[in-house]
Amino acid sequence: MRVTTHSDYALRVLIFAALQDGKPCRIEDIAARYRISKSHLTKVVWNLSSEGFLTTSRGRAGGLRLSRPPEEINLGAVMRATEDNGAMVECFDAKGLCAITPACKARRIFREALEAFHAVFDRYTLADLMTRERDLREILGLEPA
Amino acid sequence: MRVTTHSDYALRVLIFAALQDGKPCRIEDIAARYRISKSHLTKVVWNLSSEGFLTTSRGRAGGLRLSRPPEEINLGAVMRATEDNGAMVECFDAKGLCAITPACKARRIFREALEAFHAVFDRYTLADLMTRERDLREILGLEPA
DNA sequence: AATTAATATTCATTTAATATGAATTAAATA
DNA sequence: TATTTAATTCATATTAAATGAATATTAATT
Repeated sequence: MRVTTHSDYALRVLIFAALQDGKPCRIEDIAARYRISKSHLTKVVWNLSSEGFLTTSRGRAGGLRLSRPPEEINLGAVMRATEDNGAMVECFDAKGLCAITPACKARRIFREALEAFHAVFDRYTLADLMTRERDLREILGLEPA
Repeated sequence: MRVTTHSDYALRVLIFAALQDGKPCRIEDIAARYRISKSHLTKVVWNLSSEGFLTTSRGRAGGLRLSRPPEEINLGAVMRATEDNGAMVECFDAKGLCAITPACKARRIFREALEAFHAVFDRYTLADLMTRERDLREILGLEPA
C-alpha cells in the first residue's frame, strides 16, 4: 500500500507553515528546505489552499500561511482532501474491469479498511505534529521561536 | 492511497480456488476467467503458496488449491503477506530522504493508520468473501456446486 | 506607472513502480 | 518418455506520479 507523495508533501508544507508564527512563507523556500520540487509543491499548496487549510497571497510580501491555528487543522481532513482514493483498488473505479465486482464482498471490506485508516488521522491535528518544534526548527534552519 | 494489484489478484485467486471444492485448478484458467496476465498471476500464486495459503503441484493433474478451508484463511494475514508496506511513505523506508524524519511525529500516525487498515481485514476470512457463491460461479463460468 | 516578487496555470518530460509478455527450466504423472 | 503443469528468469510495456520549465496573473513597493 502506498500513500502519494502529494499527501506526504501536504503534511510537510503544513508543518513548515506552522513554524512561521503567522508570517507568510514562500513555496520556493519550503521546496529548498525539503529539497523537493517547487513545481510539485506549488500544486500541493494550491490544493491545500482551495481546501481551506492555507491562505495564499501573490505579489511582493506574499506567500502562504495557515488559515487556522494548528489545533484546528484536523489531519483526517487533510488526508481525505489530498489523497485520491477513487482508484485504491480496481473495483472502486467505475471503469474497473474486474469480472466478479457485482458479486464481490471484498469491496465493502476495502471501504471499511480505508475508513479505519482515515479514522486514525481524524484523531490528530497539526498541533500533534509540532511537539518537537525546537528540533524541527533546527533541522529546517529556521530561527528559534 | 493505492493497494497493489498484487493483493487484488491474490484475493481473486483465493476466491477462485475456494470455488473448486478441493480440486486443483490451473493458473492459466484463472487468468483466462479474470482476463488478466498469466505471468503476473504466476507470481501471485507463488507468493500465496510460499506463505502457506495455497498448495501447488506441477505436472499433469497439477495446479493449485487452498491449503486450508476458507474459514481458516484470514484476510488480514493475506493482506499483510501480499502488500509491501515498506515504502508506504518515504519515512518508512530506511533510504528515505525527508529531512525532518528524525523529528517528525507523522510516521507514528502512519503506522497506526496502517495497522488500523490491516485490523479491519483481520476480522474477516475468505469464507466471508464466498457468501455469494452461486453468483460468483455463474460469473466465472464454473459449474454450480 | 513601472518594477519586482510572488502564486497560478499549462504543458512537456522524466522517472520509477508496476504489470505484462515470452521463453526456459524443473517437476510430476500417465 | 512424452506431456502437462508450476517455477524461474529476463526483457518489455504501461502507467501514474513527479518534475521541470515557461508563461500568465496578481499585488506590493518604489
